[in-house]
Amino acid sequence: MQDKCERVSPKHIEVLLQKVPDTEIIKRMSAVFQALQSDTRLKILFLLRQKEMCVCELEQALEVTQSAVSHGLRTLRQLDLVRVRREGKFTVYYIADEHVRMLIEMCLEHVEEKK
Amino acid sequence: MQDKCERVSPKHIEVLLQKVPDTEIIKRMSAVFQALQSDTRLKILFLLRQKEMCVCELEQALEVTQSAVSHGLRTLRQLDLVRVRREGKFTVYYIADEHVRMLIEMCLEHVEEKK
DNA sequence: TGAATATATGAACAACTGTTCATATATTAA
DNA sequence: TTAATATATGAACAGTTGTTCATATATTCA
Repeated sequence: MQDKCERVSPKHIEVLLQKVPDTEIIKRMSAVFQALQSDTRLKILFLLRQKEMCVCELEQALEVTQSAVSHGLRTLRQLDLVRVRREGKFTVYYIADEHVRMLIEMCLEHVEEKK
Repeated sequence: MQDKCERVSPKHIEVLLQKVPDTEIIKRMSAVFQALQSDTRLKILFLLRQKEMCVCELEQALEVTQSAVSHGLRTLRQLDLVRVRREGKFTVYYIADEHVRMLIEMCLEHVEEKK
């Protein structure tokens, strides 16, 4: 490749780049998508979408160890995709907000659209 | 952990599980989120969101090799997150549909909300 | 108190990912 | 044709991730 192809207008590219969020934001977005990229964590969200649940309920529903569920929940929690409430000896998790519901919904619609 | 904690109602869990999309769909969703999880690919989408662009324009805008851009675009293309059009010797890429725009928008709003 | 239950976390290892390098293919123009 | 430009792709390597295992912490109840 050359330095610049015929189509490139450095000035125009400059303008477009200004509208790309800065690195900090991009990093956080990719962390969020990263969290949504695991089968186990996605299934957790599909369950929590219906009803808040404690760790052992999730453990029963999914077929992974308690440790795996707990690690998964931590990842989701750290990105504020799920939130926590203590309830006696149980720790109840629930979907954080509407953005999270929409993210899942949009992605589901996207993949269901094809075939 | 025990086999079942006090909160667990196997019958209820069964019902909740029926509303979790099947493995095939979950796999495709996690592939989509996986594709959205890279800085480079996210930046590509933020650029394409403003205007369709050819590979060398993207290469100029981002600071990575042509190969990296091309690999990234392939990933996005395979999941139908971007689409392609030939234009003479150029290959023009553009955002596939509104789902993709919404996915990015929801995630951006989510991360901008915090601090 | 102590035992049982519920959850969290660090370590470790296999599996996966993104980038670059080298090279191949495709298109245009001379 | 040939040269130049534009894009795609396979290989390979460093870095990252998800799981399990072992163990620690927290809460309840006897």
